[in-house]
Amino acid sequence: MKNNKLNIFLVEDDTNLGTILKEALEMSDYNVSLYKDGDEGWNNFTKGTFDICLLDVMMPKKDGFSLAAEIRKVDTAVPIIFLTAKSLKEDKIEGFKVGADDYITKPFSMEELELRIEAILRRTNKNQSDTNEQKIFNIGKFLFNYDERTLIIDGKSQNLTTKEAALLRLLCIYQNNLLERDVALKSVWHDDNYFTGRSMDVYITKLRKYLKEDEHIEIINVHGSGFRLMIK
Amino acid sequence: MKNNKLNIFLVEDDTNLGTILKEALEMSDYNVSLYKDGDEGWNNFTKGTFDICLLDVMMPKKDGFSLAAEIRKVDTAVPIIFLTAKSLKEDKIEGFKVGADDYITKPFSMEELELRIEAILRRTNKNQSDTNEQKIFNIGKFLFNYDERTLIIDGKSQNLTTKEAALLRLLCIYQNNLLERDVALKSVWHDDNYFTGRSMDVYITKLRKYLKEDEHIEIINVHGSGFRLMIK
DNA sequence: CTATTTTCTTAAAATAAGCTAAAAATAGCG
DNA sequence: CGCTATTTTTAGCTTATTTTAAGAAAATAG
Repeated sequence: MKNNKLNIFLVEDDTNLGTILKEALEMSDYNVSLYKDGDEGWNNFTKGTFDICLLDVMMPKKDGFSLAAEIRKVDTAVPIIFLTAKSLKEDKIEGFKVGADDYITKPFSMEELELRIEAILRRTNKNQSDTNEQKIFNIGKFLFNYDERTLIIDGKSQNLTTKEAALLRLLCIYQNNLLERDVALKSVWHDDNYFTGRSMDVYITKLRKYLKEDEHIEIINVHGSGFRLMIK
Repeated sequence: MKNNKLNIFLVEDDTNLGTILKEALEMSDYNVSLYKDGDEGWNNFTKGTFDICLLDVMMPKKDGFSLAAEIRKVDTAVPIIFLTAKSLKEDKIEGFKVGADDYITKPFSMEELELRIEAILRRTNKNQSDTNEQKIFNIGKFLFNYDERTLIIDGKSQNLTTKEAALLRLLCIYQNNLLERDVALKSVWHDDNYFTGRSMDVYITKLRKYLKEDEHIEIINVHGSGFRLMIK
């Protein structure tokens, strides 16, 4: 985390295999965070910043595909490699559907795994410039530029803070659909607890204040679930 | 056009690129209509119904921005993605000003393009999956908008809560027919027990209060079975 | 006709969200 | 380093939504 090593997010329920992988990858100069099931993984994913995810498919609590789907809700870019015992075709298809970047069937050699990790990192680092994250959004009369953190209406430009922009971006991505509280909290605050929840409510108020200049735009609350950016 | 595939309106003057894009998108199960310049595009836009537009910016006859502006005059909703060789900032801003939904700079990978298409379709609800969900209902003198959670009568608008709207929507779908208690409970409360049952009764009372402004509308109880929204 | 179940209605309780202001944390600068 | 401006979090009070409770009314079975 503190140094310039690349961070690997590893979730593997087989403790022996998990530890061996962790140690071997650390020998190859990666930082490795190991979690023993999908739930534990999901609870820690947003707490750190990871360069690549290695997920076992078959795990108790939350399988690898479900975990990958959750990760994709808050991070559409981080590369994901599945580790699996089976080589079933349907499993592969399922894996790629939830956004996998590669797939490796057990048993595999450390050399093979590392080659794939390197290949993916090479690919994603090279393309770091053009990620698939949308940066500019049209919301009703507004033009919202996430990168520049500006919200422009009728030529008037309002500067947004980092958190305001991050939350608004999420609402835009989910526009007209429900943005669940936990998704927003994990994505923007990297933590889901009482206080970050209160904080988010404050930011919702701020965004509503900005957005009220266009009466066709509304942030609707869905009690107990989350918010919806409605564009009428 | 004939099937349930989504229709892509593609305007690209580079014939090679255009054909490759068309074929690749068709492989991914979209219908693609390809036009070779802005004029040809504009002449055909109104002839069909399109779910998304992919417009090259630099084209002979009529550039992408002008074409987008013309499209926006007759269709304020259809998503537009610009394809451009330049990554000039002013160009992007110009594009978003005329109402673009996204922007992609050449060269781009098919994967990237498809991700953006999917992201936009997801948020505009044009997903193949949820197209048969009715959102606006006429109930007697009322106009009920489920998405906006509004119930309008004689210009007066009543805001509904999430649960009120969900229950009313179900009653509308079953209008003049029996909506069974367990169906409603499972759909709105995701659970069918004594307490959710009592809660539903409370909501029925609330809805009756709203709906009594039109005497031709009535929620009738069918003892032991459920409710019926009667429109006389 | 009576006992039992189901529904209706109102009110109270519990939880979630909204809003404002102040405190705390952070970043930028001389 | 210390000061200031900005951003974010925390706190407290208000409002909204949903659930629970309780008693009366209606429907039904026997």
